[in-house]
Amino acid sequence: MAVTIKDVAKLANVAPSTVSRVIANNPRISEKTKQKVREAMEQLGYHPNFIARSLANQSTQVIGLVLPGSASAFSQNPFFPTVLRGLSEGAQEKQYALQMSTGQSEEEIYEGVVQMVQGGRVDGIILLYSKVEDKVMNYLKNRDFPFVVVGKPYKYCEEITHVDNDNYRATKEVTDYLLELKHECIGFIGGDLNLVVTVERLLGYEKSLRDAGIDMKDEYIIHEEFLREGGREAIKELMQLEAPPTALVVADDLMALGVLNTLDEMGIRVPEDISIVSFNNVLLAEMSRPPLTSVDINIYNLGNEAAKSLIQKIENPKEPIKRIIVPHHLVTRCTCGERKGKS
Amino acid sequence: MAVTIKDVAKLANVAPSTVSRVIANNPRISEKTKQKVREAMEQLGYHPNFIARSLANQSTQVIGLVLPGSASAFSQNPFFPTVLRGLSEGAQEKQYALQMSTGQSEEEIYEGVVQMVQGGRVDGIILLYSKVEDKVMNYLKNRDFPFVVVGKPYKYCEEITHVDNDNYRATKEVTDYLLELKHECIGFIGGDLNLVVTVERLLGYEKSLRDAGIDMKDEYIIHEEFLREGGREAIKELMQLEAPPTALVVADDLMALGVLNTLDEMGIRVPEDISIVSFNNVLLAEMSRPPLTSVDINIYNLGNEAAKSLIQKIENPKEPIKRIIVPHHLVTRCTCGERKGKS
DNA sequence: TTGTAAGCGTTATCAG
DNA sequence: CTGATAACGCTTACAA
Repeated sequence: MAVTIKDVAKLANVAPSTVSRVIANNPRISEKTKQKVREAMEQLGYHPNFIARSLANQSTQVIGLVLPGSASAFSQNPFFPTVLRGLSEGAQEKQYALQMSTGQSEEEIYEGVVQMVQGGRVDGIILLYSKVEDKVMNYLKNRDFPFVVVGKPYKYCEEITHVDNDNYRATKEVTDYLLELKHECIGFIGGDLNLVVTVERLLGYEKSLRDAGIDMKDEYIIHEEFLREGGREAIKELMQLEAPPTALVVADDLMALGVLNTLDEMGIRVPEDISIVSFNNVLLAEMSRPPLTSVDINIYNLGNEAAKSLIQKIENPKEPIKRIIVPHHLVTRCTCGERKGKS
Repeated sequence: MAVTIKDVAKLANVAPSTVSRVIANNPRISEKTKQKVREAMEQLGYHPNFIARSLANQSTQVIGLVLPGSASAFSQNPFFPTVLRGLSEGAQEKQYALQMSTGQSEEEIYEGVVQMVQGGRVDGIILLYSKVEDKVMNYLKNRDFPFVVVGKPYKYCEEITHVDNDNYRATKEVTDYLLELKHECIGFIGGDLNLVVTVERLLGYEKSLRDAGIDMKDEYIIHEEFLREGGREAIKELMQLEAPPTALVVADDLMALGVLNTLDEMGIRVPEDISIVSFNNVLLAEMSRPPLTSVDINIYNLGNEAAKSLIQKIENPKEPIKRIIVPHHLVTRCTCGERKGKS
């Protein structure tokens, strides 16, 4: 058995409660005693037992992370490691630990969250995705358990603390940008429509076209998983139209890479024949040929802010609902050009 | 306060200990009582408190994960999400939770591990990297705390359970493959030499050349971080030699992508002018232009096996030391060709 | 087959 | 300023 507070107490000739107070650095303990106790701790190599402390405190200093189940989304998209990094540093600062959900199916994930929450394993939860209809989010909201969402909640947006980009505006902006480059036939290749981010980006795209007085064509809008195959299929369909688009808004760098490859195979040049702008600006964007013009959404900050606001919420239950918008900016590389054949 | 075992006991008219036994499905409890207790649990929406259980049991059902601190290594390399996925499913199967280290610096990570271990937060630990000299590994080994390493321990390899590929042999094989394609000037671009995997791959490369009676040239061997910039710098140096290599063994797909881009900029064609084979076979390998010939190391399995063996070790302390070698195989795509100008 | 009670390692309340 | 003592919610001898 490991060394406990009692062993320390014995060695220092004080009561266990005193040792506890020294650990908490309680000001009502004399410096002398503190010194004595600290020496004893040192000598015995004492480390407080978190589990016991958690039980007594009803607080674990652990944050639960809910990842999307879909294996591919998580393990292929560099979004997640980056957001994890942001969370990690945010948590480390305040001495919180991070525990991940392990379930794959929707049901497993839900059960996992219930275990975390009702099992008292975590003090709060961060949802690393936002779906249109989400059992987990409803559960958390109904229980009034501290949680924050990375992304925009579909429902009760005003009642749930979340950290997000303004995806609507960002997409409007990049579509405007394409418009400025004289494009009029602009396609949209989006991800899973069950994800709120996809919806938001689609809306931004539509708004831009509407403002410009261009009518939307359904054939220009394609949805696929945020995945390479998605990109390939989508682009093939699109380019077989009678009047194929001269520019594309693609919801994700990874998909854009697929698009780029498919276009390459089809002998269509970027940006000469078609312009592309995508989202996330992960390392890939820079390393593709040609390098992608992409919206940097500041993934690290998304995670970091999420961790910070959850911790605030945990430590102060009266903390008001917050919406944190992380700024984005367009990183112009080589995949956008002016539409040819028109001055 | 949440509903506890006592509430259930009261409602079911039994002692708390009986409820506890029902949860554990103790065979010495009559079916009738079990039924009664289960109904009460159902009715109250009871969920066992993990913290209390952990304290009583001295076991948490949590596995600690130690990630490399280096931000870029973790958040850029698809290796980690994939290995996490494998760990995740392995853990889920046996109802273990996963807790990640959050530290960035070497010292923070070490402290984090000590907290996990001495704080009783976890039952075992998985090291997701293997460095040549590692304080964390020494600590774990000295304390005789259950842990497994993903990768090959540099020291005490026989005394530490680990899950790895045979990187030495794999690299020898691919170098042999290049040799069969008539290449004689073969370069090696490796990652951080503090990582054991780099060392192993370098040794395999050297062995192959030695066996073929080709003498090694120091200028053909370059080390950089597993990173894009690394790739660029390395390849430039290499191609400026008097007798530049006609083939390259690159330790990582991400680096290989950098190499590919740099070669492209320099006007050097792959595989016509130079052949490339790399490692890991992440999604990137398939999506690069040209698609990379790469060694698939079965990352998912690395994680999955690691989780399984750690859990075995936790649940049976007399479990013998194991070395699990996950098979690899070369995925031939488009970056290797026969050396020209020789029949 | 079930109940009683001690104990897991802390913290917190209340005296002193 | 410090010491007893009772929680925290569960498990597990030991009794019955």
